[in-house]
This record gives sequence, structure tokens and C-alpha cells, in this order.
Amino acid sequence: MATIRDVAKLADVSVSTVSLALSNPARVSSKTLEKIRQAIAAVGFVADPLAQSLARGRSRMIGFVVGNVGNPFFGDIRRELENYALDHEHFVVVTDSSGKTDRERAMVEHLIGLKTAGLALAPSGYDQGYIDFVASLNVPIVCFDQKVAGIERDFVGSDNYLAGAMLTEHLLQLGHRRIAFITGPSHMRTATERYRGFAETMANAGVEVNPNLVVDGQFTRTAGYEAAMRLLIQPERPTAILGANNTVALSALQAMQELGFRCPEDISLAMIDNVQWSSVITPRITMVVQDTLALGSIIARRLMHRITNPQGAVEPPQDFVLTPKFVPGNSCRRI
Amino acid sequence: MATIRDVAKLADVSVSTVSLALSNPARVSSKTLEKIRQAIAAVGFVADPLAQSLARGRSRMIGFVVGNVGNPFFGDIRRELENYALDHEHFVVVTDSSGKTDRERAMVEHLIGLKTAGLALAPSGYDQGYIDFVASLNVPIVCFDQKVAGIERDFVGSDNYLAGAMLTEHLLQLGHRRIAFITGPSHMRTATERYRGFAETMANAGVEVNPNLVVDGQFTRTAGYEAAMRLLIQPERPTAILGANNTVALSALQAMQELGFRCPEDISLAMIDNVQWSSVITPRITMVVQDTLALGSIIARRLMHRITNPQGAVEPPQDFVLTPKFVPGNSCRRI
DNA sequence: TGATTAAATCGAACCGGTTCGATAGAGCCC
DNA sequence: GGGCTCTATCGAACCGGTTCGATTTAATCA
Repeated sequence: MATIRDVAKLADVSVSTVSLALSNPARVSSKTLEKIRQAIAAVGFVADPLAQSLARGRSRMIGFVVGNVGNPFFGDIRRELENYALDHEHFVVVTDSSGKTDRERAMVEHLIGLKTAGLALAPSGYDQGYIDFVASLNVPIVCFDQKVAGIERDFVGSDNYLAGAMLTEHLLQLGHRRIAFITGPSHMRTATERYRGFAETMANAGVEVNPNLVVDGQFTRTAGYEAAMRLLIQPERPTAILGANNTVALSALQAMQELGFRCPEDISLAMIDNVQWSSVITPRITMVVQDTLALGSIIARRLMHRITNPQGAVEPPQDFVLTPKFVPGNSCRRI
Repeated sequence: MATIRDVAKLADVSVSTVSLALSNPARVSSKTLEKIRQAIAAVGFVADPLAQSLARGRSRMIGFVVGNVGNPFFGDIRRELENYALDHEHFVVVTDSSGKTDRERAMVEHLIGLKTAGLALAPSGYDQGYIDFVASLNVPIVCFDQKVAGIERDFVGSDNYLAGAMLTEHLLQLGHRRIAFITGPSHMRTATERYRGFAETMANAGVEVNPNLVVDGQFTRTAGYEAAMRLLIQPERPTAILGANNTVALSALQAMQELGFRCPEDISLAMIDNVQWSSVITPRITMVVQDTLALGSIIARRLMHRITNPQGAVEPPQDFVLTPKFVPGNSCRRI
């Protein structure tokens, strides 16, 4: 590999001039610039990113930290970020914490060690230690998906209250009253907001919520399945189930199918967030989806803005909340 | 941030001794070691991975390069690799080429620039330029999924011929004769092998393949959908469709559903490779799946072996081919 | 006890860039 | 022509580690 010193020698200038020519060509005379250009081409010089990062104290990498890269929600956002970053000569390092807070922390520390230029973080933690940790990081960070109280960073997400309310209202309009809700972890804002949207919409309609019909699905497959089973074996069975995310809703569908319930004939189902191949799932689930492309785009722009603008670091954090979209299916019937 | 010089000063030893103590404690006297240990704890020293990589010429990162990290097949492999790498103090950098060869190449070049210790690569290219490029990389590489002729590297994959043959035989045994096959790109070994398994099994059974029933789905959703549509509008419609991968098979299911065909009553369907949530897709698709966990485990071990063993680099490349597994569903009926 | 050898530690060079103060020369003004 | 400013270039220090030959110290043996 050719180094900058090889270039300098061949062009008969000093190393620092070559470096300057690369970072700020305007400050080098045109004939020197030309000599350097030719020398670079002749020896096939490419700057070593590691050496640059070490010297600069900043790399051209962006860390992307989520709980599950397989989730198409995160996948869409990742793609947007990658495209935008690549256009701005940055490289996205994708990491997956499997939803575990300690692992996420380890990954973030790794990324910080790599002197990443910035972080796009879907936080999984929520306690004070975690919040302090995120606050201590001296790097541009854009958080998304999960709004964590106490983290003073840019945030990009969707109106989860609205998402829960929309589907609840839909089910109410179809005549449902015994509506079950499968929740997520109580420490996740997305989960509590979606539930609040459900509960308040029910209350506004004057419908009382049977506490037995609110079960905890933890946003996971196993807990969601179990929660759904508990719903289905009740004598006062719900006429509709609202899953607070894609995983618990589809777990409920699986439980229904296994026990022999038909959807929507026996029980209606609605969910928040899409999954891959939802179009071939029978019935097509009625859902509210987030505008992942827009979210990804905002995250990317906001992050690059903070990275590239010198004064970007001191701008106060800002929240971007998008409106989710209703996607009708045929999993909810009128009763 | 504390540096190694801070530690050296506090422990009253030279920088090189601290470095030695860190990399090879046995060669440092126990009392010096203790002094250094205390000094490290006192100043909170953590070695800068960037500086280490620059000095060593090798980092502790492993590059993972696939066409679609959202695909659960790659997701499982990624998880295995990450776990194993983490246990061996390596960090996996995940990149997604979106299936584009030029982008994959850019990502690999980036990773090489990062002086990654090794690469787990699901190659998407096939021409001579690409092969030469991969050959030119002076880093341990384990290729997987796609076996590319000419690339002399470790390879880990499944017996794709068998996968195609198993499902074909199954359909034949159920009485099907007009079996359609949706292929993948002809430059992909997985695609051609799966097709060969289909074609030879048909030939062995003395059943002639109608060329109109072999259509190209490119392993993509749009092409698969289009190919399926062309199958469905034929007067001599197939009684069964075999999709060479999950994407084209599910695209076919979608096409069938949209046109009003029932599966399996009107047309049977079988596919190679699983998808997330296949258990809630109606009907449950009969499929042959790869042992992703075993594949991931082998990839991880083989790669770490080459990375950590000094003589690992010169070992001749080896192929690991696993047997895929038949998973019965109810998408194939006896006729 | 002095010579020999092994173990422990050190110093300096190096990895490949960036950065900034210093210096030399060119151009301008009075 | 002397003083001044600007521009182009350079040298040296630095980022934070690793590596290896050299040197000092301790242990072994005749």
C-alpha cells in the first residue's frame, strides 16, 4: 500500500502539503496540486481510514444500533440511513443488540471506541444508569422508535397514542365492545402510549375495559403467544384483539389458528406495525403502520446535519413525531 | 481518556512494558504486573482500538457481508457469528449490499480499509473481475450460501441439489405431473443446483418437464410475482408450483390468492427456505429449510480458526455442505 | 566468585495520517 | 527601496498504541 509519504516524495513536496491538498485543495497552488494529483495516481494512493480516524479523533463511520435488524421496521430505516450516509461519504456500521440492554451498551461502547461520527440509536434501556450512559456520550446521537424520558437527544418516532386510538376507534365503529389489548413492556413508551390510545378511546366511547382482557405480551413471540392463549380460554372471550405490535398480534393469530378460531368470523384482529409478507397472511391483518421511509430519512438528515455542521453539536435536541397510517385489511368484521 | 503513557507514568515503568503486560502478562514480573494493574484501574485505562489496529495492521473486527440482513436466513447466521465472535473478543460489522455487486464490492473495500481480521461473505457477484477481486484480498474469508466457481475460499452451504430434489419427489409422490418451477438467476449456483435437483428428479421419474412451466423469478419479489402470473394464466396450468426460494414462492402464493386460486385445492405450492412468520401463513407451506444455526456455527468457527491460528492462513480452502431438512406443511395435496 | 545465560525492562522507531506554528517568497503600498 | 501583508509550503509534534533490538538485572553453573 502506498502511503502519503510515497506521494510526497514522488511529487517532491512535503507530507503536510499533500495532506493539505487532499483536505483543502484551494489552499495549494495549482501547479503543486497537479503534481500531487499525478503522484497520487502514479502510486495508487488511498488514504488509510484508520490512520485518519486516529489523527482526527473522528472516523467517517456511523453506528446504527437496534434490537433486531430482521424487523422490517428497522430494516427500512437502516436502508434509508445507509443510502443517505453513503451519499455523504459516511459508512454505516450496523449492530444488533437482540433487545438486551447490556449488550446494546457493549455495542455502543465499541462504536464509541471506533470514534464513530454519530449514532442512530433505538434505545432499549430505561433506567437511570442507562440514561446517564447515553448522556455521557460525547457524539451526535439521534434516538428513534422508543422515546425515553430523561434522554436529551434528538428523537424521531411516530404518534403511538394515535396508532392505538385509530385501531380502537375502528373496532368500536364496527360494533365491538369486548376488545382485548395485548400490551408491550410497561417501561417502553411505545407500549404505554399505544395502550393509552386504546384505553382513552374506549373511555371516550363510554365502554368499560375488562381488566382480564388486557394482557402483557412483552412485544415478544413467546409472551405474546401465551398472553393470547390466556385471552382465548376465557369464558367471556373478546370479540376483537388489538395487538400492540406486530409480534404479539401475529402470535395471537397463531394461537387462534391453533385452537381453531377463525379470524375474523370468530374473533377480529388488528395490529400496529407491518411485517414482511403481511400480504400473504390470511386474513390480511388490518393495521396501522409507521412511515418507515420518512422516519429513516429524517433520522439520516438530522444525524448528518449534526455531524457535518460545526455548530450542529450545540443545537438543542428536537422531537420529530410522524403520523401513522391506517391500512385496512379483512381481519376485522362488523358485528 | 487515559492513554498508555499515563499508565506507564503512574506505574513508573516504560510504555513498552505496559504494552507487553497487556499482550503477554507472563513475560512481566509479578510485582511489575501488579503495579501496572493498579495504575490501569486508577486512571481507568482502556486501550484505543483504533490505535491498536493501526499499529498492528489488523483490527479485532469481522466483516459480515450479505445481500439482505432482513432475510431470516442471514439473520440466524449473523446471530451465530456475532455470539461466537463476541466470545472471542471480536466485533462483527454487519453490512448490507442490497444484492448489488458493485455496492458489495464497495462495502468489502471499506471493510478491508478498516483492516478487518476476517470476512464472512455471501457473494453476489460471479464474473471474472469479481472473482479476481475476492482472490486479491489478503484476509481470511469464509464464503457462504452462494458457491462461486473460481473463488478459492472456504465455503459453507447446503446441498441445494438435494433441496430441489426432495420437494420434487414429494410432489411426484403426491401424484403431481404438471409441476412448475420458478427459478432464480442463472448465475447463482443455489438457483441452478435447485433447478438441477428438480429437473433430474423429474427425468428419473420419467416425467417430461414442460418448458412453459419453468419461469424465471430472479429470486425477487417483483420478478417472482410476474413469473407466477405467467404460470397461472396458461391454459395448461400447473397442478403444483415449486419456488426455488422463499421470495418467489410467496410471490406465487400472493398471485394465486389475488386471482382467486385456492392453495392447495387448486394448486399445490412448495418452497425452499423459510421466512419469518411462516407459521401464520395459510396454508402452511411445505418446504425444505437450511440448518441456519449449524451453518452459522461452522462459518463462525472456521473464520475464527483462520484468524486466530497463525498457520490458519495457509490451510487449503475447504467446503462444508449441510443437508437441508424437509418441513411438511399443508400446501401440497394428493391428486 | 567470576563467567554465562536467561529474564525483565527500556528506548526508539514505527503504523499513516493531521495540525499548526514557522518560514520563505511574492506582491503591494507609500 | 523598506516595511507590510498574504500565500504557499514546510517541519515537527502528535494521535495512541506495537514491536524489536539493546540494556540492565537476576539466576545458574563451573
